[in-house]
Amino acid sequence: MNAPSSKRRRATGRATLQDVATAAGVSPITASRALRGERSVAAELVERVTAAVAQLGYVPDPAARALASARSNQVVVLIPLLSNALFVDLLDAAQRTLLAAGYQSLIGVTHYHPEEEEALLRTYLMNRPAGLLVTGFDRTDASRALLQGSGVPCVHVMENRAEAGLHSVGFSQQAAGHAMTAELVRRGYRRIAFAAAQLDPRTLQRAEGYRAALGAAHDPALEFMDAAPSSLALGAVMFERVLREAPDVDAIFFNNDDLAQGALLQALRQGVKVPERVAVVGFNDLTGGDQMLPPLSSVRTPRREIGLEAARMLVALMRNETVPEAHMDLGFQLVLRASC
Amino acid sequence: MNAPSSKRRRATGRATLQDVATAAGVSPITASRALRGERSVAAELVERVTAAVAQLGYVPDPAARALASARSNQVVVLIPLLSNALFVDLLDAAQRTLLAAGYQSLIGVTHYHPEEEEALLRTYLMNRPAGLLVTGFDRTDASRALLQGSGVPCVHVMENRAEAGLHSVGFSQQAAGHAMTAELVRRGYRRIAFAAAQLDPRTLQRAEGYRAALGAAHDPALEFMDAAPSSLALGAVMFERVLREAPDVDAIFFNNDDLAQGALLQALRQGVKVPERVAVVGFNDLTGGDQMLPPLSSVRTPRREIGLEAARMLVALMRNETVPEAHMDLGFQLVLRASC
DNA sequence: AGCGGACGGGATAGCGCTATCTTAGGTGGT
DNA sequence: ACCACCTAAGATAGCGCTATCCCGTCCGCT
Repeated sequence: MNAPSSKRRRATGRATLQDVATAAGVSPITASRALRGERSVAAELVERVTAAVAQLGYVPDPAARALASARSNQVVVLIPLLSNALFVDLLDAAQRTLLAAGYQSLIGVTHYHPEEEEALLRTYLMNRPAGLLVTGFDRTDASRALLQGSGVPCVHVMENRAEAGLHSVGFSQQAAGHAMTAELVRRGYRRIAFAAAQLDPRTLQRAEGYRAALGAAHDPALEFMDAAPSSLALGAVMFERVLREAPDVDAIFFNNDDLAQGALLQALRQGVKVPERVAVVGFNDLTGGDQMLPPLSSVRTPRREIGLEAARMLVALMRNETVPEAHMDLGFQLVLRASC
Repeated sequence: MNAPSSKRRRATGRATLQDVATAAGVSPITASRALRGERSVAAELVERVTAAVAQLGYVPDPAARALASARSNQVVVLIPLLSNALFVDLLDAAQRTLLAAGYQSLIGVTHYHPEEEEALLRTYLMNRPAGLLVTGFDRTDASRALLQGSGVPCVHVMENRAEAGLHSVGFSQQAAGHAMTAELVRRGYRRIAFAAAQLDPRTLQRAEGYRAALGAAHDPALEFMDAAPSSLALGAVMFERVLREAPDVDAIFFNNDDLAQGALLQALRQGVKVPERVAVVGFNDLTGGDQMLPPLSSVRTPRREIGLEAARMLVALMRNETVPEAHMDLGFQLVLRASC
């Protein structure tokens, strides 16, 4: 209509940095620097810019920022499943922390498939994320190369691997498996079965711990593995299977609380006394374990803490701050209730 | 070092559209159009461009796209909680569908707080998302204004509200509450309590359905509301409370399976016979209900379907396609097991 | 006084795409 | 044939920021 100064749109009505700069009587670069706290800008100018921002309701455009600086404000978080409370808790804690630090999360679900993870990584790396939070160390070589090559700060969660150049927040799955098994041994159980599903790397590490704790007493016939995802129903099935195939078992260490809770319910249905006939313990200490009959013993894993600390570590890395420890072991805790 | 042709970086080594265009012997705009399938580009040119993309391993830059087109490829998904399997299922289904259509999801957790939702909306709207998926209709006026004003396509999930201009995918919470109550009545229960937690709008709609189904038989003394988030533990507590405060109750309609499952466990602990002494039914039919003792009756809600259909509808809206029905009612299903 | 250098502010030049506007070839109607 | 009219491809011009380079000032030193 009138004064088509520009050949282009500008219909949004959204104030730009240029507008802010004009209102504050400074150059756009100065406004930019004032807003980002980069370099030093005279206190008075910062104030003028801040006032202009408030007055105009200026909101920075992440896309323009990302394009100009070749880095977005988004962090990619890759977890295996959304249907496991373990990862949801971790995610929730990480997301809150990141959001508070000004980062947005892009969540990717890998379904425990390294190939799927690789595809997600490729997709999300397009966005030039500011950081990455990935689960464990089990991935394709291509994924590893992508992580390395991207130059994007990355923190691994759930496991620790003391490798230079990597960063991780987790705990020793092996030690956790060992500790619970040792506790069962200490309590006098002699025929301790290990029942696991999903069979991801961390599960196998726990199995290692279990074997190590039993030492010479370890009997391969007492290991029950099922690659299906864990669930209450599978726990019930596995409970039956263990009792059938190893009638002399006196304790079952389920690799996950889902399985263990399902087993307890099955025991109730079948009238099998827990822990008298057989003790049952789980892993992760998910919600509800204390409501079971009998209350379930488990290994409490610091999933929220891991999410929190991993996010903190990542934020430090993204800000180019020094990170005190590259590998943070948050430990675990045996929660012993009446099921053993 | 040599030939500093540009004053700027270009260190990433990432191929640009310009590179692709050059390799294909066309102009950048043509390459852009060929890639987006926009307007008509000669088949041969499309082929040349595609080949160049493959050869150079070209990956488009979402930030540049967003900046130039004032719209990103991201969809904002706002849900109340991550700790409720209901929303996680919905989210999972929506996310998959969106990803397959080329959109990324930005997930925001509102914790049932309209203010928190508003803050998230403000934050995420900065990104100029291509679409929005929000839970229900209960939000601040400012949020509503933001949704409207942004001009971003938006689909509401979980509930339906036949309002012109809005889009929704869900089911009638009221009808679901009504149906389950009516079924209990049909089965001869006369003193039916309603026990709810969280007390979000959908919960209250279910309560409406419950009241309507009871008609004159409705007794306000049989409604037990607790604003705390639902959990197995709370279910146990509420079960006790209902039996104590309304000893003549013969059925309890828990507003959520968490509560109902907790109640069943409490009943087991206390030796209260279900359904002989009191029937127990839940809502949502979450995983594990069939493993309970006795198996839990519940209302199966189509959460995955809602996520899927809402994502589809949103994709259609984002592509400016016509949407057959603006309000999709996916219904629900009574799942009757031994607990009633 | 002279000078190297730290410091605050600005000018310039894009980041990698796409919205518009143009322009070179067809098409078909009368 | 002539011209209005559609089509496909390209030229042009930014989107809204920030990386870099530059420049004037003000110090502290010798």
